[in-house]
Amino acid sequence: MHVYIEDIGKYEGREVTVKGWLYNKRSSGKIRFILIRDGTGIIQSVIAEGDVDDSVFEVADRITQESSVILNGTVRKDERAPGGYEIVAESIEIVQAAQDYPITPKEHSIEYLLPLRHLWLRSKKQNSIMHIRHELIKACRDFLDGRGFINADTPILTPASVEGTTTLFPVDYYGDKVYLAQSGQLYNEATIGALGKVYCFGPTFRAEKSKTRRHLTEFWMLEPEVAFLDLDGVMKLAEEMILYVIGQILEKRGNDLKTLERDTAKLTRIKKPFPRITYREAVDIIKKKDKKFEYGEDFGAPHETIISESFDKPVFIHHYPAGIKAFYMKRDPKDESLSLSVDMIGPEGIGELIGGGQREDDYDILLERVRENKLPEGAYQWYLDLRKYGTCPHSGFGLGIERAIAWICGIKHVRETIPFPRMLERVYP
RNA sequence: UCCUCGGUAGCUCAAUGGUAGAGCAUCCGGCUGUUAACCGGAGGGUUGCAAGUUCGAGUCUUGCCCGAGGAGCCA
Repeated sequence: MHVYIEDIGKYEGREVTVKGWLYNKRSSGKIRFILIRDGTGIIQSVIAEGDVDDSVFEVADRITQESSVILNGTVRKDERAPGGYEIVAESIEIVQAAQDYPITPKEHSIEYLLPLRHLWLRSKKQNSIMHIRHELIKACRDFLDGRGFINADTPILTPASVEGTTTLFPVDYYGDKVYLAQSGQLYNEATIGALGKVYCFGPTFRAEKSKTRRHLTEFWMLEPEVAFLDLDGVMKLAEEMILYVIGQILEKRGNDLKTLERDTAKLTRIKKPFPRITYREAVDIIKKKDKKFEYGEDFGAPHETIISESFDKPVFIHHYPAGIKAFYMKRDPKDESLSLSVDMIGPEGIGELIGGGQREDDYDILLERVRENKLPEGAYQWYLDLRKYGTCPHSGFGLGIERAIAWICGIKHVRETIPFPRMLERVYP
């Protein structure tokens, strides 16, 4: 019976078939240990000369790293085996013999591994990262679905920039120029009018020439948007979602976090409430360490790190000066120079995980902002319409999936959190 | 776009301006409980490319190519 390795414990004493690839092998005289992986886990199989047909023993000698194999044998509990179980082999079939697999179980440089990403994904740590990515996305969706949100995805080919300033990837569209979406938010503001609570989840594209461990040119973003929700409400939503996601990953992917050597104490100690500080308070914290920083400037990566190191959990920074935030952010009625915006800065120097806020809901003010920012008024007509036909206070945020994964996994660079990273000057494989 | 660092065997790295080396991988041999197994042996090189200085360049100089880290911008 074909079984998956993650379930092997249920089959103790029984004969099973595993289908997978040779992870590694070791030998000692007349005994062979072969490690097989199938995507769900790794299992050791033991083959002793004399216990099996000579031809089986001979196959075990010939098998090479990453050859695809089908193995039959009996499951046995054994403390000496990694994982606690092993298979006493009865037969092995080599489906295809791999030759000179380029990634050995030794250390390799990132320069070497990135062009081999299609194979690198097979290795243990990368496998754990992908499992955590899957769980994180599932947890986000489960959280929102459980609160009655509707997944209403937004277009990737879009006629204009959301914020006008950021560099976009142009695409030829039957002779016209369209752009790859950098956010689904504006469309979310339309679908809340139809559905109330929505989210979109998909790839987004930024053509900036960013070359840091926090940037990809193609990355995934989860963007919830809610009608009749204010700034405080959106912070509460983001906080509860992050806590739910961490909880699910700790509960379901503990082994993967262990493989990644993640210090889970840094995750388990995160409880609500997350600190909520104003931009002005954040500036005061920064000025203690960076005398040159002036009120009104946007935070750079080193400034975000100063803030994140001042707390041991994610921190909300709200009420940024309107000038450094997007045109669609609602102004604070108590102080027109401030916006009802919020960023969530992750711990351990991971940077901005979430950006969001309350949106401008007044037609005349929004039109003024569009004109101030010299945006093409015609292209934004539908967006302005939303303020004409039953406008309401509304808020939302965007969560950068890869940064969230990097934080939870405790890895430095977002390029390892997506199966095939797209970076400045790297689109292979 | 700017700043910093790097490029030597399949991989990871050594090598005062003076014979190009080790570990791993591969191949051969040994070992009946291995845990990135171990032990012995063998093969393996246009030192990123081009020019220059020098009796002599992996090493020094200049230019170029490629990569990594960071900045700005952002999630």
